[in-house]
Amino acid sequence: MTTARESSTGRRSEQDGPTVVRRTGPVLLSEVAAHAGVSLATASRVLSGSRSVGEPHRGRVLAAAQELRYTPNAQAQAVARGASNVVGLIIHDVLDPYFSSIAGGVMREVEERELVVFLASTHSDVDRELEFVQTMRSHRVRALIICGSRTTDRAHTERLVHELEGYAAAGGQAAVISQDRLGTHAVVPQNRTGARELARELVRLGHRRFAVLAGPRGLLASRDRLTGFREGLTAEGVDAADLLVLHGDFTREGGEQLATRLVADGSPATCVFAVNDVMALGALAAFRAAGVRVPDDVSLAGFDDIAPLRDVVPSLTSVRLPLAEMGARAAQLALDTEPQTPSQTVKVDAEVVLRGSTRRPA
Amino acid sequence: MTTARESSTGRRSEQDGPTVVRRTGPVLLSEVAAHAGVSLATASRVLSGSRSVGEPHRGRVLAAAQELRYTPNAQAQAVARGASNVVGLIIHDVLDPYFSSIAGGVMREVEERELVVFLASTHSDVDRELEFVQTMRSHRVRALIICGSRTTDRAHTERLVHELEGYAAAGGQAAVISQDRLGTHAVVPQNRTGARELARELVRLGHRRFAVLAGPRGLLASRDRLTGFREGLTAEGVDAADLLVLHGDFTREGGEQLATRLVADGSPATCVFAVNDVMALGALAAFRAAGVRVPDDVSLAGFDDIAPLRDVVPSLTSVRLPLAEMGARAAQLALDTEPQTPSQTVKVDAEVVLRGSTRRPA
DNA sequence: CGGTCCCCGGAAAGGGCTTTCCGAGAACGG
DNA sequence: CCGTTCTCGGAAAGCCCTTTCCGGGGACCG
Repeated sequence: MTTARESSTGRRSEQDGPTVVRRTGPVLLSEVAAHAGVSLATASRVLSGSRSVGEPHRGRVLAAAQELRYTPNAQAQAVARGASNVVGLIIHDVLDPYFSSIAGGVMREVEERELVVFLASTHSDVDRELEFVQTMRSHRVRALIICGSRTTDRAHTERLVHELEGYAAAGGQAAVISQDRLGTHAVVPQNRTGARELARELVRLGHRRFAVLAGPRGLLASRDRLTGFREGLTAEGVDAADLLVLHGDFTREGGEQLATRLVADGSPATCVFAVNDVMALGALAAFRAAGVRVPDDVSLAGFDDIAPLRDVVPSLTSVRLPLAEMGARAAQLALDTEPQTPSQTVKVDAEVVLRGSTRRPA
Repeated sequence: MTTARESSTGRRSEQDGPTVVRRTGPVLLSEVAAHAGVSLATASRVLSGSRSVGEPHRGRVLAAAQELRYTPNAQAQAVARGASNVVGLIIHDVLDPYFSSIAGGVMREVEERELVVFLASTHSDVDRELEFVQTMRSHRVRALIICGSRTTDRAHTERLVHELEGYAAAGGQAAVISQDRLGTHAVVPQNRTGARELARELVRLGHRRFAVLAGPRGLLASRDRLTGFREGLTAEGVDAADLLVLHGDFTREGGEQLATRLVADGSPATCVFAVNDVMALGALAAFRAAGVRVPDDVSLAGFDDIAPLRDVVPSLTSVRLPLAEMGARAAQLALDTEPQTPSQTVKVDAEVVLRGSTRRPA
């Protein structure tokens, strides 16, 4: 693996080929030290600034490093220091705007601290999620942020908790987003109150018959939003008992299918609430395809207020979540909290944003 | 830094506290070896499968690793092996669907090979871009994929090339997307032919007066698309000389501003071509705000065919680029090519997709 | 001018792993 | 039954750094 390597100082002076120094493999600290005529320790100290070094030497090391284009080996540094400067981020899918917004927030926070992020996307595959936690742990990421798991599988959740315990025991800090009771720091949106407020607004608009495009049964976010929505209806005196709830999977296709079914079944609902925007977009497309006009024939509301919403016509009513903030908060929790501290849960506000997709029913 | 650590086998047998082993820091291979009663070398061989190990030992190592929840230190492995299993990906912005689609393609390819990806986003900051190349290099990423730099600054490009040369000299493989002549592998879309075809289609629709919302002057992608567009016009017998070209920055806001200016100036164009979809979306919003109907008052076409386009009304005519493929191809180039091979440039096709935002002028 | 302290350079001991090298025993062939 | 070849364990050398530990000057003080 290691190719034969000659001292660059020695090599250069001999004439054993063209001047083009075609070397393979990075420059080593020892070479810099040799080039500068100082010891390895001195070179290390100059470059990492761990201790003051006298000017004559200092200058020469710096010059040598520059000339040789030395780049420290971060992996070796991590090993030697016993601490890495990378953060792991596990999300569901980069293409989903919900996740990419969160990822953006995380990355901002991470980059501010001069750290780097490992990104992994699970694509809803629970096994991949577990594998990634392993991988991240193996890379000794100093913090791990998880915003993926949309599983309702109890066994999987337990395995995840187990993995996270292992990670924590190994000295890592973890934070999850939009999940709970995982024994880690958590950032959870006020799903319930957000949905409750939304329901109230919708009732105030005059709606009485609703359909909900929910997420997977038993999934925290979906369940909370559904519960909140029901509470809101009840609070406004609408009977939540005959609320039509269809369970989907949080994806666009899911939203499309659900909405199509709604249309096919001749649902009497005057207002449809999709528990996340991605499904709402799918529903919007399905309605359009079926010739159902939004909001004329049916009102439509989503949740999350993802970025692409702004270009949709009609603009979609939603419940705004500060996605980037959520990512940032999670990163802060994982990075700025002392290890061994009891885990914290940060709640973030959700705010109803009424837009063109909802209006008073005909 | 290193906390005092006692041999776990020895420790456990004594009764010096509750059974709960609260240790901080990861389990070491040496501990696994001790626990299994074998040498470090044997444990390493079993776990990495680098050489066959007799059954009695093999089983015990595996059992010990499992019981102790050992996770190898990937950083140390990388140092020892002299090769890391991480890939660097530098993009402009995770939130921009153009980049996240590409990132998705890269990640698919990377994860297929059981590697992990470092993601960095430059946010258009050229200095950050250079820094990130450094960082990636420092982490000894085995491949580096860059899809960022939207700079037109010659000096910066030179520095980038310089950095990339350094990276290559250190044994790394790099691939860039939508850039050229950087001395690395490259994946470039057929910007020119795509735009040319688009222009021809638009002329065939009956348009004669066009405005182009271009990107930064001198940026490859923008320039090529503009050139191609001109060629298409000429080919169809439309004089490209009086083509109105406004230069923007590829962002949504830029598109909005440009379109607003267009409206304010009372442009006679019946068709507007935004050289990327993100600007096209901005323009669409601006037109809508200004009461200009698309496509009734003006036709609008974009380029890239980014994902959120499907939810826009009217659906946007664009030139489809296989973004995920492009990312995947770049990853392949960087990962599957022998080092020291002359760099390849892969061209990917661009295909015009006519949709509702363009129609015959009134 | 002797003693103390401090500054700074180098040797060497790590950090957690892989891999080479060696040697002991088993298996095998003649 | 002996020599050869294999197989497989362990010791130890490496991978590229950081950091501790020392020791040799100088500065500074009395």
